[in-house]
Amino acid sequence: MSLPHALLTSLLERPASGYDLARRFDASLGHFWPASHQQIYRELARMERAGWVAGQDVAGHARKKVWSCRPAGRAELVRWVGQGGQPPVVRDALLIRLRADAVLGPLDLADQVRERLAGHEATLAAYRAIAERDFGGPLDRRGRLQHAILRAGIGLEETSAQWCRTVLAELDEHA
Amino acid sequence: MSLPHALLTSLLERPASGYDLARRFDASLGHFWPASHQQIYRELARMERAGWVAGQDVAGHARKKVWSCRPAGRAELVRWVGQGGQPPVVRDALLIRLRADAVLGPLDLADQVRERLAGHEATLAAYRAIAERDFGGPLDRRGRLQHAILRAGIGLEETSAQWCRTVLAELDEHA
DNA sequence: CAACCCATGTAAAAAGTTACATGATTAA
DNA sequence: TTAATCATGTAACTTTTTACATGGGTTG
Repeated sequence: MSLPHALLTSLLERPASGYDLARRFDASLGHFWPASHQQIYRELARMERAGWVAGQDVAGHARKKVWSCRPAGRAELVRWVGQGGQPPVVRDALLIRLRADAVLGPLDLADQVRERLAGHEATLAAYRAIAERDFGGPLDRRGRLQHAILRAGIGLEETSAQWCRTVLAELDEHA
Repeated sequence: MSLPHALLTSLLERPASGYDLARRFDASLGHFWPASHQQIYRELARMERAGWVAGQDVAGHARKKVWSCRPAGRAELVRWVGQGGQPPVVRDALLIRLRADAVLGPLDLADQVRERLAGHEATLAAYRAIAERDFGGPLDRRGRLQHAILRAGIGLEETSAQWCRTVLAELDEHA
């Protein structure tokens, strides 16, 4: 499981409340490791018990707590980064649908593929906007690596979008 | 959840025992929807209760059963293919590791990236062998669609491999 | 007769999703 | 003052992973 390590990374970049983390995940890191606020709060509580993070109450706010990474959390993150792991599994139901369509006869999947294509194009536009805004100028090591992560997303979206187009051609041509 | 539908699709292509399905998933469909034998057996039991599949004992084998898709299963598959769904989430821990490396300082990730690259290249070679063997000649609709599914895998592996190379260049250059 | 593949399961743990719930703060 | 957003949680459920377990058939 990597959610705690994604959270530790984000907290090292800048301390934040659970709510902030949830929004941060929606906006950036979460493109690569989505997490709901429920997961985040549960994980923060676990990490506090483990001594990896500490929460500081915020003056003037009844419930808000700002979390930061403690030395033990940093050590755990270093350990985890070093240990390696398997490439991710991707389970795409659309591919199963296509295969089912292949065996059952035409089932009108073009609209679903078009919808998927639109999603890839939208995500791609968002990634490119971030790339231009945050990584347009000269970069230090940290910036270059963060840019590389974004490029992974851009590459996959481009490839998926292009694949959708070939499938649409296939489906339209022999409709 | 799509595992039952992946199984129905596979059984429509050709009836099989749970064991056969597990091996079939290891070899082909499972690249796009991995499933362990435990999942498969449990799902077959559920689908039998639902009336979607029927198991036929095999003469001369104590335990072996061959499953096939019943009309209700076929109807369910048609329904599910039509209903659409979200694009898959991909959670790649290597990207989190890279981002942690970016904030913690160099943590020697090049070997992990190389390992990942080797994996992509191996998978790519396997996919290309299948493409040549099964989809080298003229194809009917079914073949064309199955080929399209394989091309999705090929495209993603190519893109991922290429990305690994750029990251290695980045990591080596500024080691 | 031993090793290996065939064939099927149970059990427990881990991870993620969905639904429900509540109160505080801020801006119109 | 009311609506939106901030902020935090609990509970139940589904799915996936990992470990354990067992016995039949085949081949050297």
